Amino acid sequence: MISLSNALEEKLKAALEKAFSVASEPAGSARISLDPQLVTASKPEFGDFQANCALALAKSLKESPRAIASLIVDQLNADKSFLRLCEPPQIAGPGFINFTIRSECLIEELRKRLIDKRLGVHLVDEALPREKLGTVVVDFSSPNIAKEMHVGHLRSTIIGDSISRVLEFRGYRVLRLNHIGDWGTQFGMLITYLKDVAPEALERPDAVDLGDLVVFYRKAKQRFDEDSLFQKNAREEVVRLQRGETLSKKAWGLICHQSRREFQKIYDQLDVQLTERGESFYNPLLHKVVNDLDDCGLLVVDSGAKCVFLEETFGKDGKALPVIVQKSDGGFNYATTDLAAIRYRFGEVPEGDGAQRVIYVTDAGQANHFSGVFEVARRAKWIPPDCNLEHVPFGLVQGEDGKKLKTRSGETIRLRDLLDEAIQRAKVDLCRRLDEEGRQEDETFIEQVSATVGLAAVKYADLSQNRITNYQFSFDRMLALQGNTAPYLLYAFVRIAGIARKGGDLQAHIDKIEFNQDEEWALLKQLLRFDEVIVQVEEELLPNRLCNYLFELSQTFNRFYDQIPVLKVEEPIRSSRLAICRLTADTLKLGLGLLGIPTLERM
RNA sequence: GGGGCUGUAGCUCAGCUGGAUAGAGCGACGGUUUCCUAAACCGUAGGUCGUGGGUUCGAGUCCCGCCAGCCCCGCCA
Repeated sequence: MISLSNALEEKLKAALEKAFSVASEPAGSARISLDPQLVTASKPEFGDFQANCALALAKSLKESPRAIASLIVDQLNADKSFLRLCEPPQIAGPGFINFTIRSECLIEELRKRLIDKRLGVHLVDEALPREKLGTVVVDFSSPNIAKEMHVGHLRSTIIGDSISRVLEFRGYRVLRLNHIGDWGTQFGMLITYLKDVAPEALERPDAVDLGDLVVFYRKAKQRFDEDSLFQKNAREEVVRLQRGETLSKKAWGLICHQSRREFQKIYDQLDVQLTERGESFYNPLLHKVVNDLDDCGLLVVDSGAKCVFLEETFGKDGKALPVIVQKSDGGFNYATTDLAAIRYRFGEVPEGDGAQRVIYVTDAGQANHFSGVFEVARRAKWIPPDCNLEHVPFGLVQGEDGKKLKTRSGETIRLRDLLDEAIQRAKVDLCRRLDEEGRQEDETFIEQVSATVGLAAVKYADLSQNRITNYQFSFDRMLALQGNTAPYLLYAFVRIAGIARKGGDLQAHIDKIEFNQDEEWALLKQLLRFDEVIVQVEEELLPNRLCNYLFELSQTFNRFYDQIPVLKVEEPIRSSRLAICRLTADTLKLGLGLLGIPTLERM
């Protein structure tokens, strides 16, 4: 309904100009704001939109809000084009002006939606070809080599994927980057251990399956802690790796490859696309970062470490806090890598990504780190004008006890196990239901439905919460059959698919559209809000807004479905109802798709 | 000590540039099925929006103080 609200706003502005342009000009008086303050109506009984400007203008115009509202309404009622769009406005309460869109206009919007694959959501810039549009880098997921993916990565992965999907749908070129931890001192330990226990792997990479890399990591760590000779070797190995010695690089590549294969299984299961560009990618660029900072005069050497001091942040001792870009031993750290990444991502195309907007989806605990690094990048002038660098933080995943999510024995929960459990629980639910209802379904159906519902539940539970707050993980809640959950939304879609199966031609051409029930209008109005929600998610990067919308849409549809027969009524009502069913299904499918959740025909 | 985030119904959470009587789900209690999948729908009960000030015609929302919880704070990411 963006186009309708824009049209309405224009007419309101014109009315305000006509009513108050003289009053707003008197010499010496401050200029009066003629912003109509048009917003969505706070309740359905107030209509579709409301203008709050009369209350705000009351003081400066020295008139009562209702008198001002009345002047505005008089102007609007004199405007024929306004009256084609809206019913005569109502003044209510202390001075709100309420607007109800004329039903013909709503039906016209419905017609447009029915033939629009994008369901009313415009491309960010219709005029520009895709390759001219700004590139957005979304940095998300980012697990560490040889470590288990856990729930923290799950949040980043799911939220990052959804944000990417929304931006892509709006027409941006999105670069989904997986900034994996594939470099660092831990590789000295891992490579030394590999050379020790599986030297043949270096000769014939396929010969040895390193098995569970997490176990491998743990064993290497144990050895490192216990064996001083091993420790010495591991440290030397780091140096060899950094020098680029063939054997060391080969071992490094082998370990990364093994890890990558494990990650990919998860990404495939979640249907998440990522371009891997790990920390090692930036190795050749690190010296340049330090040199550049030095050239800008930002660098200070403190206790042997090269730092940039930020005066506005303070440490424990009350002194300015440094961002360390080169350690006293000459090594680089994560701040250096992050700075190199920022520089590269905003860099012009052959040598960089040419990004217009760079988004980091990481846990809120890294907020300090990013604000420091971002500030350094700003000072170094690595962020071009009109470009944005944003940290999109999210809260911790907690168990139902409110503490950090762990297994009963206190270990980190493996992502693989968590997803499997969700699917397994969905399966148990489904089988119980099939049993209760005496339904017969084949194994393929059961497997497919359980997997879709289980994964959808995990994703939706995460996305439906405002990402800033900590999030309490509960299988029981996310898989619940009612409430704001994935199964509830999927079921609404299934109901429409059911109507189609029972003979409702959802694709039929519609001549005449007619509605006469409240539930029909409620559903239609909810459907028409879709475009606003998508634009809002794009701006605020809060997928829970989309979840909330889809939940409300499902509720509105379920009320409609409960009260309003579709197949058993006469034309043209039947076709009209089929048309909003179809738009509901399309909207749910598209909306869930933007959350990374596929729909089902039956469940 | 400094910084960040959070505090809304018994529980889990929404609340969009400040706007009309603060919303939803779960749980509790009560009702609905010869009809497109009841994985649904309807109703009832339940709140000094942590707290004290301030700004404003108007504050859950903005500003300041305080309290509580979580997270971060020089060579890990």
